[in-house]
Amino acid sequence: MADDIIRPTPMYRQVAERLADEIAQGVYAPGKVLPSETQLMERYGVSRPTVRAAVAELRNLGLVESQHGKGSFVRRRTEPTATIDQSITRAGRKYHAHERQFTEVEDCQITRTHTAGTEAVLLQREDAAAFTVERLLLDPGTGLRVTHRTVIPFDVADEIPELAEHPDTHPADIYALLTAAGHTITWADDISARPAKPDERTTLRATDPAILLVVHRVTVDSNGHPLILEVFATSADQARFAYPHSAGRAPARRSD
Amino acid sequence: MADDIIRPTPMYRQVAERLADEIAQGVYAPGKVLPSETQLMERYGVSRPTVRAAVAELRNLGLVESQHGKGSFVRRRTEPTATIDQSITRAGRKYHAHERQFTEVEDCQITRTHTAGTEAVLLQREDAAAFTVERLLLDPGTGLRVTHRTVIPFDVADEIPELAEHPDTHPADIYALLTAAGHTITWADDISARPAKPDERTTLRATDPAILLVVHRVTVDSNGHPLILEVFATSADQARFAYPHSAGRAPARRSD
DNA sequence: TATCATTTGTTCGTATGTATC
DNA sequence: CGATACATACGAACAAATGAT
Repeated sequence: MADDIIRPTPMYRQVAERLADEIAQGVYAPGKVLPSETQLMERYGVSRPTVRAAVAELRNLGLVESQHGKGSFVRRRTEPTATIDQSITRAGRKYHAHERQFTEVEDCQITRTHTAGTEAVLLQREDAAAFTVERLLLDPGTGLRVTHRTVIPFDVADEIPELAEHPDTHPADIYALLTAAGHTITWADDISARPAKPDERTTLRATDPAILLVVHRVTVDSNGHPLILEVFATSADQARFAYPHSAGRAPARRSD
Repeated sequence: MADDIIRPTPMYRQVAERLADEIAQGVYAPGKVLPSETQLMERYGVSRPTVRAAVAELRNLGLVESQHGKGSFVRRRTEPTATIDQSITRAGRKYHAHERQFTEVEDCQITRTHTAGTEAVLLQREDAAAFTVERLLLDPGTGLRVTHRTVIPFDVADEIPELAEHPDTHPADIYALLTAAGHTITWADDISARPAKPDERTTLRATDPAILLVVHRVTVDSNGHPLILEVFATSADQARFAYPHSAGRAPARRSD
């Protein structure tokens, strides 16, 4: 109750609002530096901690980027530049899934893990043994970095000798192996976003409002049984995901 | 001190790290309250501003949520709960695009605008007159809120009298109108994420690391010409987008 | 090369306001 | 009402990065 009462907006928010407006109106153009903290203190008649809180707000909104010893600069674009096409195409028995765009930065890491949490739910396997293959992908054109994780449950690897021997097979080739083994496969992609953890921030070269775009891709058999899981993650600053699609057939009409 | 010596990383980050670890290890369970700022000051031997900076870090990572006068509580899940199925199905001349999940909260707002920025690029129309229809959708089951904007260029509306008269036609019905007018339509979805602006934060009821998941959906003709644009936005905390898909035909083989 | 002024980053201390119980 | 908790705001000092002298 009593939601009506609002206490006066804090001074640091008012300063942040003023600066945000001025940035929007082009008073401070993209790439240019804001007035220094000392100047802002004098201009608005507030203390340094207040100014710093205001600038921190702008950083969290993705409007500015601060550089130690230099100043706080208006960010050039809040729009991501790179687009990652998530569609999968097939020609004969060969699949393609953005192999042309990315190169592998380092050798991939293969570990043995157990499914848990979200991965267990998506794979419909609770605490099942699985190979996990970690890769760091790089788009040489834009410099964009994407982490990629493949989770292959042991029961799927057991079915396909090539997979058990080489879990680090590229996903598109895994699709071909699954098809060759008699599976008719489709995919279910889930896209989410969350703050980057400190280590993800560094590997993906993400700057301040470090937001991650995450795709969980489950490869499913024709009966809806999950086979493998892939997880893509990249900095939301720099990239977006693209899905071209058309209308599927509507399911049988139910009571409506 | 058992810990290594530590000049490079600031104290507030070290405190934040320790607390994050303890949260991950379940020392502070989801829903429970962290020690108060006074307690943390004593426990780590740091000042109050330092403790506050540490807790602010945890808020930005989405690990805790602070409540004035009560304390800072460990968030129950960082995983979004609701899933928005972005697939479109068709039965005869009727299309379906998550009409069953959402209800319209308020009457939609129709305005006349001009294409600019991202919208202009996606619609391939620079500074063209268009109808813009704004909606606020609600999933009664989960309480999830989604903003939806439809941009209909005048040249498309001119072609279809029903559209010009009622720009606020629901998207699925617009698809049917476009099909009836002889267009063979498909869609191109772009998914991005960014910090929420203050007003978006309030309309979408987003809490602290207010991250928005945004989908730009362009309806395109068979010749690739964009017809209309839809923009969905929702809190990344609460929802994710789902795309079921299968392999398309690979384009004609080029020099590889 | 070395020094210095500028600017942001970190940390402390302190005081007051306001929400919750 | 009082105790506790977080929120806001001020002042002060030093560290570290940067760029120019």
